[in-house]
Amino acid sequence: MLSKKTKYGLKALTFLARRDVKGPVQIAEISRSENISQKFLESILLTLRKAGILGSKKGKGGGYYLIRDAADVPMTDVIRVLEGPIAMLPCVSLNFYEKCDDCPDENACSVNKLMIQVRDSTLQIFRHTSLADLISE
Amino acid sequence: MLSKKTKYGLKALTFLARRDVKGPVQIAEISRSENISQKFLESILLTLRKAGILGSKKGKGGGYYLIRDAADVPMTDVIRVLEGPIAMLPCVSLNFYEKCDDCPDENACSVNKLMIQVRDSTLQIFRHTSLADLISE
DNA sequence: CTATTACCCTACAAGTTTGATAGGATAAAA
DNA sequence: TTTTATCCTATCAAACTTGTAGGGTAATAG
Repeated sequence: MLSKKTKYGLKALTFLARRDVKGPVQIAEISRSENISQKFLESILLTLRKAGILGSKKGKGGGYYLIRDAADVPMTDVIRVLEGPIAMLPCVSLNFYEKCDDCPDENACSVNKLMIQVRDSTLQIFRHTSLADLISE
Repeated sequence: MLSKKTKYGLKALTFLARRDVKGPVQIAEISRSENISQKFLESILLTLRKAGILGSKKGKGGGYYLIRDAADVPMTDVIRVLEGPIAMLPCVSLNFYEKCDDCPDENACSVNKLMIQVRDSTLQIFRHTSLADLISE
């Protein structure tokens, strides 16, 4: 299940991408428009900034803004930053790999093989979908 | 992320499907072979029995066994019973649908559209993979 | 230079889920 | 009637999720 953190993050990003004027947007405005707890959203936007997806400006007239063009923000980046691994099992994850305690031989594990298929098909979608695709649909 | 419950359940099912002799297999044997806590596995197998995927026999010589042929056990069934919804968002789930609190219009939600794509591609895999496919790979 | 604005950061807390354990009840077979 | 193995409920610690509190810091306005 997708966490609210990720869902809220995606909604905030689409909100920013949809704006024609590209100046900074305050947390309060996004939180109001998207029905997200302001403080919770604050921590999410901070994460996205540290990940290099958002930029920020302090003080009056400050806020958050997209650092790259929306077309250059693939879903893979956003999901990995907010949700973590895309794979359903650590032993199948490309970016967060971890061995299973219970599995003696990964290559002989049928669950592993199944989850590789799921990972690949999900990855294909996330790789070919950018923030720009999200708002144009 | 796939829970251990689902992972263990799948491993137990493949263990049963792989056996040539089709008699009941005791929890203890599966737990030993697959490195799963016996008591935890007990509750998982019970769930699978109540869902009509496994049958059981009490007393000496008892245990669990597959009720249907492995080819007639699709992954969709197993995953939904053990893991719950296949979709990453309740508002996108076919079998466990729930409206989002924060979304005024589901059809206008870009996150919703994205997750429908993910759901469909994952569903396609699970629908076309049976327990028999799992052990033959 | 000072007040205001708005992001920055850490800590924390309630609620839920997960993974696992304990212990006895029940049914079948020897 | 004893043994075996599933059935079932309760419980529990640890982890995670969602959200709140509160002060620190940098930028801007006047």
